[in-house]
Amino acid sequence: MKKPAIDAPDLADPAVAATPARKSRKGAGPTIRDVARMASVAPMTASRALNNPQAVSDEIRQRVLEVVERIGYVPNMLAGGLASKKSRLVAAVVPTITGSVFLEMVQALTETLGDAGYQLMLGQSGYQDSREDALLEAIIGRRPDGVVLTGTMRSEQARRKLLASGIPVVETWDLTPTPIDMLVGFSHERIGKSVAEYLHRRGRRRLAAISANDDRAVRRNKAFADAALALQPELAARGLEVPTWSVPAPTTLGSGRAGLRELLARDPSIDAIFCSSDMMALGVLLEAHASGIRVPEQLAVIGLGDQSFSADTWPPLSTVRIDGTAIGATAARCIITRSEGKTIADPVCDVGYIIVERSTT
Amino acid sequence: MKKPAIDAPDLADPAVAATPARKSRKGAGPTIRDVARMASVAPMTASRALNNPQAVSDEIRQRVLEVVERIGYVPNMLAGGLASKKSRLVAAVVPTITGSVFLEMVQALTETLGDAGYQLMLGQSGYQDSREDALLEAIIGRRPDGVVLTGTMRSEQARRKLLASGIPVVETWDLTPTPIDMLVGFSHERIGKSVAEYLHRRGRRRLAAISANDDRAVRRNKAFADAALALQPELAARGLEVPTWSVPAPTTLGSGRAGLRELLARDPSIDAIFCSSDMMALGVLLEAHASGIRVPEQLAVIGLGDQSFSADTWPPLSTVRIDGTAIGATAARCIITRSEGKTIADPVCDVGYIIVERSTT
DNA sequence: ATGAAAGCGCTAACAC
DNA sequence: GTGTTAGCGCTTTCAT
Repeated sequence: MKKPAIDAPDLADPAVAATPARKSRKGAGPTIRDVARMASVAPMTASRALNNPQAVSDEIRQRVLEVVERIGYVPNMLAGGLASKKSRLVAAVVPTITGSVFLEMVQALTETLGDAGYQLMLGQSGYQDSREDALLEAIIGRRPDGVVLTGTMRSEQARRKLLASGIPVVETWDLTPTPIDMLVGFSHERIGKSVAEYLHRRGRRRLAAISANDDRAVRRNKAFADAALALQPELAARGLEVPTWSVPAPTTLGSGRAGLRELLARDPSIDAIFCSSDMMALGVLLEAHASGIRVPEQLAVIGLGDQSFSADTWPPLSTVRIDGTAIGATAARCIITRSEGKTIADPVCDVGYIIVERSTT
Repeated sequence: MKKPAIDAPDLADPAVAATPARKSRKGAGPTIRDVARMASVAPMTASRALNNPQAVSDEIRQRVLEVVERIGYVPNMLAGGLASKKSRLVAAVVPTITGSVFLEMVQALTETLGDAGYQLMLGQSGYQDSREDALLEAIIGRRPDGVVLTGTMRSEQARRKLLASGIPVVETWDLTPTPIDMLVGFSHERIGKSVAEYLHRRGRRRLAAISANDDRAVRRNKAFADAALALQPELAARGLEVPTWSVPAPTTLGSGRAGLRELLARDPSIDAIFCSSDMMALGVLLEAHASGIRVPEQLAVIGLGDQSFSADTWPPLSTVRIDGTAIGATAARCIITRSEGKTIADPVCDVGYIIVERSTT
């Protein structure tokens, strides 16, 4: 079964290394066999020189690297991934990239992964479930070394497929009770409660909320409203509820402005508003300026996300800080660790949140 | 050389199709051979049923699809890409994802590509050149069907490597005189000139600019300043220049606020400011409110980008609209067309820009 | 319309 | 340390 010697006759002899390629291939670039031939080593040795340098002698390593540099060889990761079953690719799914709440996380992901030699594949699920299945199929097809989900997969079938694929999964931006695999997030319920308590402590007595209508925002808001009513039983006794204005995701500055108008029309006594994004909170601020409402004297405003602009609004915006960078970096590290075959000590990581008190409350 | 019959003896006989796999492979999922065996066809036929449905009989197609569905087979695109030399992966490089100016484009890219069965790989070059080479190496290694660049590759070596790789390249967000391959953008010089002329036409006589310090913004600004001085030779005669405040990218709301303070301190007679991003323009607006400067009466403000919030600021922000969605969608289509082997009629596409007049000018 | 053979470019596993 | 062998899972090509 041994190949006839004519096929690779002189690999061991540097002097005769210039064996012509079997056939000048398509248009593509050089392969590792070209490198090997020109460095007078076996392809496997060239591969080692690149991927596991300390496993070859200094002299050979140098020879190989010199050739690589000279002919501009770039390893084909498709082939490498197929052979080694490591694609060095990580997929991330965000509801949408506009709206910017997840940008910090995506940025941290690209960077942390990039530094470790992995690349990020980005997918947008949209806020409706329809695209999720197709997207997941495309992702699994690439055999990524990991998948980072924002929230969780809503489709039960998608969750099963993902689990069955055996790909490490990190769900983020939430603390789901039944994670698919790993989890890096925080509790939306606790945020809602904390914000209500905080505003109450600051003397506010008529709380309201402007919120996106996605699942996480809804849960946050419910906790917010529940806590507010618990703190002021008299409101509940009078049959009052916590006024809430709900907008379809993604949230915008415009929806913040509209929300304030709407809420005030419904109940002029509102003295504090919790917005489900800083951009909406900024909208509330602008609408307040535009209609002569003083912040924070007449109205307290608190956002969510601590975006890069939030400290610089006028007045500086109080907000709930979520460390997107930490989420992204942690998620990336979880996947890198896992794909190196190690196990994660604790598959659940609560990154928490901080209420950042500035001048709007 | 023909393989002994024992290796795949009964493919043609449906009744004996349950030949055990040669060896229960790793942990991975089913392969096309599993599908083929279970549908009693050759692997190649199963492949055709999936990728070229009209090439197989209805009956076989149905049998194959049924098996695929039942066992949850997801084709391995690494293997497919290796064999077919089409990865169905497109890489995009943006300076940074935060700052959101490029988000619309990235969104349009993911969507347009996704609809055509391609995925987007996202890379951030940062605003300094250092990471560019490493990033490019990682990109080429994946043998993407196309690369979308924001601006161009600054490193000459990187440009050469990219060209040599033969991968279709679309440079965007600019109109460089010597494109690597294809180009979808607009002229920064023309924008600078147009804005100066527009502000002058609106009666403004002391123009200033706040701008990022990246190459494109600098060129835009130079054209802006040149045009302003050309329109008012008397300024030049008095030795005056167009006051400019330059900030490191990415631009923020805070840099807009600081910029206004700085410029006004330098020259209180400034009556119009051109900002290199809407976020900075919003900062200028806020700073103006905070210090009692009336917009547009005392100060005109115009931004760049027409972000989703821009129409809802107070007052609504005038801006230069750049159609990021069009850029992304066009770039995606260029690459898809190219990777289908067709040629692009015109490799250069100027998407232009529009000055959106709202209330701040 | 369907199938068999032969790789795509790389690396795991095992020799030496 | 270094080389050889045998695939990874798919598709191209050519035969039927």
